[in-house]
Amino acid sequence: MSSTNVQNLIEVSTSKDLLIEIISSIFVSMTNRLIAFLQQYRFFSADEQQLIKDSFEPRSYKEGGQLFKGGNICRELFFVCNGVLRIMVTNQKGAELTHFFLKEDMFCTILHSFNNEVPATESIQAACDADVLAISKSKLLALYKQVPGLKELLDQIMQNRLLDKIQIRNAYLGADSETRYKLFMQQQPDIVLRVPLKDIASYLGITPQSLSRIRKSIK
Amino acid sequence: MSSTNVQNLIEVSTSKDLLIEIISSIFVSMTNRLIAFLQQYRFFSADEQQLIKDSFEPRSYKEGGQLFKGGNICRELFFVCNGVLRIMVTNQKGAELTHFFLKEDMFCTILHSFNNEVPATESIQAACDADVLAISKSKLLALYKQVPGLKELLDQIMQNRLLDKIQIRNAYLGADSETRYKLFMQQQPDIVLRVPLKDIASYLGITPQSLSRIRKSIK
DNA sequence: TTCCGTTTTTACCATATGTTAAGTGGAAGC
DNA sequence: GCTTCCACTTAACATATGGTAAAAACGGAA
Repeated sequence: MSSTNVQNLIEVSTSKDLLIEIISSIFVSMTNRLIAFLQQYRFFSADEQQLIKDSFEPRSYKEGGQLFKGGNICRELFFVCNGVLRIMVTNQKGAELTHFFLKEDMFCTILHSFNNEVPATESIQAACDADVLAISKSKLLALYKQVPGLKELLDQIMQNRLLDKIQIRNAYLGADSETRYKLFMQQQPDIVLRVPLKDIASYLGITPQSLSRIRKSIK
Repeated sequence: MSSTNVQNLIEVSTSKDLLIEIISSIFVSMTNRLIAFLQQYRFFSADEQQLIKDSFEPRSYKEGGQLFKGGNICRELFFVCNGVLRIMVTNQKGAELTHFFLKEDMFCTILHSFNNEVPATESIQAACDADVLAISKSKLLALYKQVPGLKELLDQIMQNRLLDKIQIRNAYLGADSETRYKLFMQQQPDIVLRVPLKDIASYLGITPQSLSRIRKSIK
């Protein structure tokens, strides 16, 4: 369940200068990825691009690392450049439930908490090693003022993400475990290979044992 | 599973004049309900209110009646004034799955289809007798031009609805049938009393027999 | 009213999934 | 290199839920 991300590079590297160079080049590629993603929707001027790039901060997480902890107010928005995140809760019995996976080119936050500044029940974790760009709500609001139409674009992107989320979940309704797993592999084939089995099981609403059994019976 | 709605009144009434009077007064009360709902969020001038009222068309459905049929492009937005709607699909085996219930003061459409003008898989039905206000997409777009900020308001309302939808569904994850039913009664107590058991069962992802068994064991 | 179709209830059996427990393998740390 | 820990697998057993069938209750139509 490993992938090359910034944190791994840091551990491997020996020369400090080289390290700095690598990190800054990765940051550039991360922000470029964000810009490229946004430009799919509409044009941004060079000035606007620079404003956007300067507003985000790069972060790197190991598998299992926590981007946001439930119980607090989520005041950050993340953009996934590399890896997979998961939105999850821990229920009364101490079991983890994965609500959703997010991968490259997806924005991630606890929207309800972020919008209304109320505590969130969900947490955000790295489901595998992941690099993200982070922006605080205050910086985002400032950016909205500087880049006209950006808010509307992000709102639209978020709405589509919510609709996807609902559609994906609805497809599972009334399906048994094996069918849900097969659907998951169809809908999100790249996730299956990168995140731990237990996370997928908790996403599908079954025990790791059941998922293991299902995988065996499919082969 | 009955409620007093326009269609029932029509059948009871004898005098034509009285009927017309009743219907128009109900239409007034329906549009007033819409305006009252919108005014919760912000002020609308008398002119704006009239524009909004004139754009919607009242409709009345019996339990089981179909507001929109899956396979088509959903070009209408509904506002529920009385009763409960359900968004549902029929799966390959011919079984009905209820994705969601919507009640008074909720807007209802198949958003993905409505926005992108692609065929929807879901249908919209009346889960009990229901009165709604309907507006076509073209009329809505025209209304947006006449009432500044209305689009943004509806987008915001829609986003909150989607978030609610996701949150409600997420609460069911990892819970067994009985727990899901109890959650449903907590979250949507008014729906339980008004819609057929089979619809609730299909919403909870269980058979009517199982739900009947659960109800019995709870009592 | 009576009849008929639909919904709901009840019961019995089959089975998928959870629970518990034990064993395996690989990664991280000493 | 050894130990420890965790994730994953496998197995045996328990149980909740689905499937099927049939009866009962309900509601609408003649």
